[in-house]
Amino acid sequence: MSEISSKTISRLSLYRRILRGLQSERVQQVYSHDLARVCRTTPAQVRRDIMAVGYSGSPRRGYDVGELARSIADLLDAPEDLGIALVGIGNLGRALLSYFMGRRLTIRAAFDQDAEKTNRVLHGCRCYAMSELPAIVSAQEIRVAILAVPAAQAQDVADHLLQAGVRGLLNFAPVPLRVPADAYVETIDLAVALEKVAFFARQRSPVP
Amino acid sequence: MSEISSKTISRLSLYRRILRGLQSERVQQVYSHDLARVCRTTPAQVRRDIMAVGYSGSPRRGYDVGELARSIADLLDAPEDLGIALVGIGNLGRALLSYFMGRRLTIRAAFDQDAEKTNRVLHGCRCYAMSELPAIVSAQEIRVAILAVPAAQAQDVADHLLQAGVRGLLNFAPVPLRVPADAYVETIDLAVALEKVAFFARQRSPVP
DNA sequence: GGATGTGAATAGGTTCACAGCG
DNA sequence: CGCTGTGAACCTATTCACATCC
Repeated sequence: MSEISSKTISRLSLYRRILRGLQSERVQQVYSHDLARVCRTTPAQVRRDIMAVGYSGSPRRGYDVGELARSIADLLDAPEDLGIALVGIGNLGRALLSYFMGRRLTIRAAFDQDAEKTNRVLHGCRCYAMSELPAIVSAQEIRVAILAVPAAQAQDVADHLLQAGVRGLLNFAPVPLRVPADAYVETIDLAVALEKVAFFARQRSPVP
Repeated sequence: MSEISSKTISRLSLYRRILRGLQSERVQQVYSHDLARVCRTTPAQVRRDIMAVGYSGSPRRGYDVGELARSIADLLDAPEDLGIALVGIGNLGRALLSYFMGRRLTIRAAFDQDAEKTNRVLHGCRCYAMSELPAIVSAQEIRVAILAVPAAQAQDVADHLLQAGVRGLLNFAPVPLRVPADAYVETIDLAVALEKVAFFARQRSPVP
């Protein structure tokens, strides 16, 4: 089996969330066009994505909601959930902390260089000084980190995280990060995203 | 000229930010391979993207930093900056407010359904009740909105915004939105993004 | 010589369209 | 029938490679 694309993984994650919702409504079966409608994509796309997980539905009755959800989970989830850390407890960091705490993918530890922000519990998550990062990443088997630090520090912090054993970064600093091939980074550049929306919004306005 | 792709627009926005940094360091000239290195892409990609803006560099001396920045600005920026609103003043909304206030693309008004959060100024931005949305969107000529509301309300709020004249949405609710063809929506699904990073981090770990 | 600009080749992702099945 | 699974076609995006210019 060849490598599954990043876009397919994103959509599978979304399908699973929808499937969980259907499960809680006691829906048993779902068609590709149902998933396509709510995910704003096409039935063919849904079927392609599901091919990648190896699950097969049945003609006539579509996909079994529970089985498909489980198949996607088998693909996406680690046997034991990966540890996740947050670095940078500023406004954005705290919001991300509250967003992710209490979910399946939860944050095990948060770090900041500012002593005022550390050595306390925020949204149920312990906050540590940066100096403790290597020890805690190692002890808690943290393999993923969310970066919410200023641009100037992002690469340096990323290097320390990778050094400590982190393999995946979700980067909110507006800087493309340099990481080795055995690590993965996804950058969410909020300013770029907003400029893009503004550009296309203008293009679609009555008088450009 | 054919339509410029969303990916090219994102990269141009990034190039411009780099160029601004170079300008403030009094750098005059830049090569495609310089931009490529810091943006983690290829020189050919940079040159293709710059083709889209219609600017030409010179062989031997590369691109003029100031002129290229201005050319990108001519493409990306509206003659008069588009008004931007934020809807949803929860943890994430407040963080986005503080992130975007004081930038070139600044938020003109914020909205929330909770009366406790409205009728005050937050990070320098006035907060209004949802009932005032149509009037203020219209009066302030707001054409872009950032959605930071719970999933259950997102489509409904989006519909109201579009109705009021908004043409672009930056959506943080974990729900794909249905919008007409004369509007643009970019969804940033934080949970999906984190699951994607976790998946690829695991794939790159020593023992998958 | 070492850049840019760009047609052509390639890779990647999506959609079509249809065989096959219950 | 109306669905799934999938080869093939298509479309989009990236990279190559080279003519061109200072």
